[in-house]
Amino acid sequence: MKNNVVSEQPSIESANPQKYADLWDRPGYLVRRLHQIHIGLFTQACEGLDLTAVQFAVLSVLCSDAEMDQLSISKIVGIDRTSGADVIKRLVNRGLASRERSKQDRRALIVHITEAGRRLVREVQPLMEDAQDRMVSPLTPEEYKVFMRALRKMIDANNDASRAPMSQRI
Amino acid sequence: MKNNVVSEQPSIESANPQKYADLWDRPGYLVRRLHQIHIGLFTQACEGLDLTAVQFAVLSVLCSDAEMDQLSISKIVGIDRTSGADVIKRLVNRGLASRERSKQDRRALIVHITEAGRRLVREVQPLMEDAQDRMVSPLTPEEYKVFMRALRKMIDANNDASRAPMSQRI
DNA sequence: CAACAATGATCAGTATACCCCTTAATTTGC
DNA sequence: GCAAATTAAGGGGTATACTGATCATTGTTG
Repeated sequence: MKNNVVSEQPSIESANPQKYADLWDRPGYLVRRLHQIHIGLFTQACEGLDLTAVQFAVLSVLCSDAEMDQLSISKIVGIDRTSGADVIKRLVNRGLASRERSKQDRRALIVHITEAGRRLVREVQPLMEDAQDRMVSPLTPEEYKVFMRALRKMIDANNDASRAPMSQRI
Repeated sequence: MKNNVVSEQPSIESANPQKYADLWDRPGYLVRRLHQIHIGLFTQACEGLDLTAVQFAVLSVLCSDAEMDQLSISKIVGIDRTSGADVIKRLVNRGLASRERSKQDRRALIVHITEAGRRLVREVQPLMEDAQDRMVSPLTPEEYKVFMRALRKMIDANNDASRAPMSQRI
């Protein structure tokens, strides 16, 4: 299977009936694989710390110290509202974050990062960078540039295709 | 929102302390997000058919009619063996696939696609292609080429990073 | 050939990631 | 000002995706 892994592909425009015939020709499939690989690299890098990539993303966002409820955080991180609530609940249970009712809007739960959470973020930051670096290490600088631009273009154009559209930068 | 989403990025090599500071600068996050978007596009395209992208991938592989057990299928599709067994069980329950003990190796379960499964694959194939096309539609042909090559390079180089301490190849 | 290692499957458990529905609080429209 | 629509959470449910353990079968080796 690996012999033609990195091979020329038919053009997007081609009406080739064999388009996407092979799993390795399907961008969606490759994206899923690469996502799994990134999770694996991150988990490996954080061995023993019992922290997932999404949990770290939430903690990273919380570091900005903006007044945010669960829904805002979920939107920024780009996950579903209920997934976000689950993640935050685990962070709170581990003492990495805290929650309290907003006084302006008594429906909303405002989330804050704790000192323990901040310490963990500082510890994990370089490990996260290692995982990112390792994933993109096979790329040339030029390929990296195009790859990142392509990701942003696709996400931007299809942002509302899933329930959890990723919102503005933090 | 769109103003600086697609912007110039610092080089891979730079020792910039702000590297990966923003979620939109982290390739791992963008890959996770794009994966979710692809799932969303596929689900949308298959509205009412109650079939997930991974289930379709497994059925696609089964269409080759090779004699495969659950583990081989999981490896080809790139999922964990337990996830694979779960997916296959659902396919069998829906009458899209069938399982039987191998006579050569009585531990192994050989999986076959049924006629109903084949019909569903034929029906879903163009919908899957639509979802793929829609995802990559913002890319120029050149960007698409580089994007696919980059994905394959990264997956190829880190292929054993996803299921960390398992047997894999040794 | 018997100890041993490796393999395929399964089960139990955790974490995302989504769905639908409900409840409670707030905002909007008339 | 009040009914209607919207919004933030939460509960219940499903599907991936993985870890770790166990069990049965097969392969290997001393």
